[in-house]
Amino acid sequence: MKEGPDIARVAALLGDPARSNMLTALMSGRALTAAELAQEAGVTPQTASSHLAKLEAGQIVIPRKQGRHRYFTLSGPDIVEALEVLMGIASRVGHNRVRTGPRDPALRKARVCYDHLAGEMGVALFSGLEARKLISTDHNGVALTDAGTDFAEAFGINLNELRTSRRPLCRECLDWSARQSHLAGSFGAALLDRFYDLGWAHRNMESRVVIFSPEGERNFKALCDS
Amino acid sequence: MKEGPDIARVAALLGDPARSNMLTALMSGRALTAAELAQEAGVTPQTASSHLAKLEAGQIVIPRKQGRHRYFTLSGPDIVEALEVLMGIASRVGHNRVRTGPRDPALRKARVCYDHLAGEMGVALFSGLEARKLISTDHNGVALTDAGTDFAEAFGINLNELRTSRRPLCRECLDWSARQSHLAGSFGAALLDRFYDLGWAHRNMESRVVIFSPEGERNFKALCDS
DNA sequence: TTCATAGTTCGATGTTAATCGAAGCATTAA
DNA sequence: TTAATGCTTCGATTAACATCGAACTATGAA
Repeated sequence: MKEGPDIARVAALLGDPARSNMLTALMSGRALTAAELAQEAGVTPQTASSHLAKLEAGQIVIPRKQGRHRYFTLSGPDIVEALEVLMGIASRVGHNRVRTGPRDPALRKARVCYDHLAGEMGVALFSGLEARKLISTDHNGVALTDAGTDFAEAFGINLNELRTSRRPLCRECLDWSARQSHLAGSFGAALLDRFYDLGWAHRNMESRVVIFSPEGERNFKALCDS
Repeated sequence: MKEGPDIARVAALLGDPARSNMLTALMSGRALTAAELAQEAGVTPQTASSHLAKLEAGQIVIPRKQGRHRYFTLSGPDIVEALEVLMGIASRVGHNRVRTGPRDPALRKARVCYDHLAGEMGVALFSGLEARKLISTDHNGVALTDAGTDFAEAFGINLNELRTSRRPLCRECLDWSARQSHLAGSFGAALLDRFYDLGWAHRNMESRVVIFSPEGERNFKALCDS
């Protein structure tokens, strides 16, 4: 046995698909509950609990108890750094886990990331809302501004209803295709729902692609630019 | 299955002790043969071959055939970066794999890191050379200054000979025990060789410890401080 | 109290993969 | 050619671990 830091032990902790999904979900800096992380990883709560125990023992994440929830955060910025470097390597060597057409242009343009909009249009939405000062970002995460609150109500989104859920209103989500942030959280999901309701877009079941109608895309652009 | 770069696949490749030993051995920038890597990892040639095939398939290392040897190198600087970040995390959270005297003072003071000096004296050498402006560090890495070139020649190091190798002259190497940089690269190796030749120090075979004689240590201190 | 939710522990199952002995190629030297 | 070296492939064994159903604990709500 050699001396030195045990790289393998840390890397092995990041080397399981379920755990790496959890950790990338935590990259936004927001604390997430065990159940949320289980859903992100696509495993049952029991399995997630086992993984989280390992990550906790390895000091990759730190838990914080609050009521009957356990919120997890990454144990430090070095973890984010590691994940980012590994992402870079993975995309350099072409290790993507996309099955259905990795270079599918429609997928890159607009797709569903669980329940919110991702892809180029997702990134455009995020930066558009930020430029219009409807959302603000700082080290705590993303938040809806006062102007953003007014906008949401005018756009037909019932914020009070969203606030009843434990889920955060706004969350940043790193976009793998554009390498920038797009908007997640219940507000992000509500926006996409509203796009559907207004007839701006509809989902292509069979895939994650979101298809915008011509006038829908015009309206969307106006929303981002104005 | 989620979209995005497959972190887990890359991390899993780094997450095996045998493989991580091989990869850290390659961090020096030197190409090593399969047999050498097997010895570094402490496994049989068959096992090493299996690991190297995996690393090659994952594009973590690239092989180069030469005669009846196969030389391996890391596939890019991003791999080194990843290993260094993981090293930092591992030592932060106290994951060390030291069995034989983790706090062996001699080992912490001065030891061989492949072919150059590491430990407290290695770090002192690095910061001493930097303070004397014999080496300079910036975001591109470490480089020998003009004054450093003069110093090297005066110290009895043939730089022209070193430059013929593909190996970088100066490289930073993160020291796990001191958590600071020490000097690697062919110049770092040449310096240690020169310490041996001058009788300042000798290696304790059996271990990685480097033992300085009293006057050798005095001279070394003068070299770092003046 | 009773009920529901969040999370964990236990136990069983199935899969993956690390390991090495033995044999097989490939290259070099005599 | 024969012999030796470097490395790989094959096959079998073993150990680790990810997964989930079922049961259990803890907190909060009615």
